[in-house]
Amino acid sequence: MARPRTPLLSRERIVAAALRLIDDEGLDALSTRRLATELSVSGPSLYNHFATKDDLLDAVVDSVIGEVDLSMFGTAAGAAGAAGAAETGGAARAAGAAGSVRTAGTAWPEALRDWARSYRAALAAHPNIVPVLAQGPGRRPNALRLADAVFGHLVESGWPRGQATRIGALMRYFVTGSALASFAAGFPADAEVYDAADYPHLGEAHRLAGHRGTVDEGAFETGLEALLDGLALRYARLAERS
Amino acid sequence: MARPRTPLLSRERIVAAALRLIDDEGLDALSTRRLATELSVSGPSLYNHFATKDDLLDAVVDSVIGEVDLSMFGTAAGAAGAAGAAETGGAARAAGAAGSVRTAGTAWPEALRDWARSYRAALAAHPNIVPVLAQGPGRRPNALRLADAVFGHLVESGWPRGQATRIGALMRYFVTGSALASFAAGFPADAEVYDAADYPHLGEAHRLAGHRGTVDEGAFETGLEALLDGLALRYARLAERS
DNA sequence: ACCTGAACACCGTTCAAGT
DNA sequence: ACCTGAACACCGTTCAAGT
Repeated sequence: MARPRTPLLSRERIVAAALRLIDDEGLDALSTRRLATELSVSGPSLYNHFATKDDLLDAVVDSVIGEVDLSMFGTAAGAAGAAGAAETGGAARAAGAAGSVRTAGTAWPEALRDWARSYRAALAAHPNIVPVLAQGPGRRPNALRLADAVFGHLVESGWPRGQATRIGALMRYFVTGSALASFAAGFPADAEVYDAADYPHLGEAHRLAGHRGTVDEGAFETGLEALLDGLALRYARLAERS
Repeated sequence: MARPRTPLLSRERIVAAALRLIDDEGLDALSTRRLATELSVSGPSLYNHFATKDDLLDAVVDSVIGEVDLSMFGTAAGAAGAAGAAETGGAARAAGAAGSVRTAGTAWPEALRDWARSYRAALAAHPNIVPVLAQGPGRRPNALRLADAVFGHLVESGWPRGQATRIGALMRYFVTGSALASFAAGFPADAEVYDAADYPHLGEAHRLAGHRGTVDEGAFETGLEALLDGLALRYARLAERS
């Protein structure tokens, strides 16, 4: 058939199909040939829209990051978010929060908490792609926008720039780590694995996989609260010195 | 040549070569054929020692986990560790710590801190394999031993079992997240990436990659302290109620 | 501009054949 | 028991050819 008068593919359609394939069957199942088949097209066709498979993966990753809510960081994030309002639908909330948060430096723990939950939810919806995304923002616009919003808000809240960088980093460590893989599901449900002679305290570990959702959710919330409590202690010590 | 009178390969030699390849050139560079070439052997030879490539990867992962020090968790971990003493060389330290730590329930924050540092150091030495290892302990003996030691120590320190599970999970989230990829290196060193109109707060981000080591180390230590401080608050509230 | 089939240099894995 | 070469069904990517 060669070139049809209306294109069969678009970057958006390819990205959506790739994410679906990754979600359903894992990162290894994403091959250019398989993806092309899924799109009823021949393998090399994809190269009219992406230079390489890595390029395509980058676009998939950025589409996931784009789902993270940044509106709690106020004006700056709101303005940046408005550019992509049609995609994310976050502009209304951003506008609502703008102005009030911007001057309220003490609100950083709440902002960080809300953001971390949204961040985790976005990644946990697509766990198979987290290893790729955890490599850093690279040149992906949504990932850079996220880093900018977090760092900007922390600095405006009174955190020294060096500390703000570290907090951005450690929050990413925690969120990506929690979304990378289920803790509970990592323990085989087969009770015979946990020989009492070898692992005296893991007698109940085979039940973990069954409570997968609540265990991981509870661990995330516990860790998030602990992290924010610990950072609040640091913040208070910061104020004492000035 | 067919079968030589003394075997050319062993599981240990294969695992060591695979880890070296992964460290030097990344997870994608590990192909059975490439690895076989590295070992001066033909591709299918590996299948005399491992059933599949995933099996081989499992062994590589467990060898990395085996480098994590568990001696700070006292007797239980020491006894388990003694079984693999020749491999890890951790038996002496385990014996030294045993007995004193076992009854000292209040020592959990120090134990957790030392363990987290050793855990991170072991993973950070082999960052390219962290995505595989983060999938959970599975049936890998060293990974199960680690989970057993942490959980056992927390329970013996007075944490309720549910909380101990969550703490084990959230610590793994944080450590694997911090070892998965450098935060600093994720930001391109090219200053032109950070257009002030798009990312108003990232004007200095191109310098991050240059301070890679200190940024990531600082973020890890800050996060670890915050986490332990936050957990100590919880622990204190626990004591109040009983 | 956008799709196709053919081709190249790779994969993981199986299997019969050798010692 | 442990290695080999040949073979199968896959990969990512390039390229000339079609409209």
